[in-house]
Amino acid sequence: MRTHKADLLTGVILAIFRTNGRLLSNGDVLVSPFGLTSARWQVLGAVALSDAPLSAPQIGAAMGITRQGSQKQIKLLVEEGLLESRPNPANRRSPLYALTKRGRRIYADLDRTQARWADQLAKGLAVEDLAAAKRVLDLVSERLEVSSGRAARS
Amino acid sequence: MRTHKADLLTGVILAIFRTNGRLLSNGDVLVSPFGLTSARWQVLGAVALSDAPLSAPQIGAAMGITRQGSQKQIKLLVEEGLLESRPNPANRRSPLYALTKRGRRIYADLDRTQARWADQLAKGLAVEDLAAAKRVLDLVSERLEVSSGRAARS
DNA sequence: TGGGAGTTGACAACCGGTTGCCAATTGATG
DNA sequence: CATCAATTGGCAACCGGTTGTCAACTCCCA
Repeated sequence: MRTHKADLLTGVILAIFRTNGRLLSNGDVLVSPFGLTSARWQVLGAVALSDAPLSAPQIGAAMGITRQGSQKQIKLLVEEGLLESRPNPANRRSPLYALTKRGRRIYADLDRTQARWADQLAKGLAVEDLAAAKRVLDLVSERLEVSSGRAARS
Repeated sequence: MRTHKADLLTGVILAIFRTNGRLLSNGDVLVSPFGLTSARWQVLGAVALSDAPLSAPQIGAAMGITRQGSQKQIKLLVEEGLLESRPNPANRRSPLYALTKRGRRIYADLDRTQARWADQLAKGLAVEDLAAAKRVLDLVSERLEVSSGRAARS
């Protein structure tokens, strides 16, 4: 009943689960010297890569999580002085968030650390394999999004 | 500073995060008609694929999680009548777990459902791409395990 | 035979995410 | 202008995983 390809895909899926877990563990180790966690780092990234300050729901959307999830981390980052809130002219209740000076500095450091880490990890991987992996992951991800109907509906 | 390959790898990593999340969501949808969750399904799989009944730590190891994590799910599966515990001749405190008749039936149904789902999802994916993706994921996963020093130390 | 090291279960606390709910604000519509 | 739907924050509960702790059991070795 199972196709050869379906079996291969099942193997890939199990490898995704395993790799995902290890990436998260390693990511935490990578950022812990900066007093951060993977989740907090991802929030900083969303804000850093944006042209303008973002609201909590926008940050959640950029990260692919719910607004409540992003709000938990935002609150902590503000307390730690890496993020600051600014009045939102468009919505009195929903402030916008930007990196503080310290947030920018830490994010830049982290970015360099991550670059070195990725360089090291990429050694021995073939460019064509990486591209193929990206194609597989993107196609699977796209199909699952459509079938789960979670977003981008219209 | 960043290599081309490192950039490609970063893209793959982000795709892994996204795909992982969607796989879990879709998995839950897939198994919810059976009154299960992805985590519970994975426990059933570990037991079903084993020749002999397994202890809680063995199930955790097979799933790549801690024994405490597996014990949470095992407890629930026993309560739901899909798993049964048997005395462990080798350890009085640590029972072995096997599928009940009902557990076997549900797992077999689930396996057919998953096969159909994987067949569908595999359409349009090239065999070579799948193999390449597996290579990338396995190598990354292996390197992260070694560098994080989580297991298999000697 | 004894004792110490490792395994295991049970429990509690935490983390990062989710859902559900409610109140305040916003914006569009009649 | 009034009203109603959608967005948003805040809170609480839950889920699946983690770590940490402690006591009971098992095993190995002197």
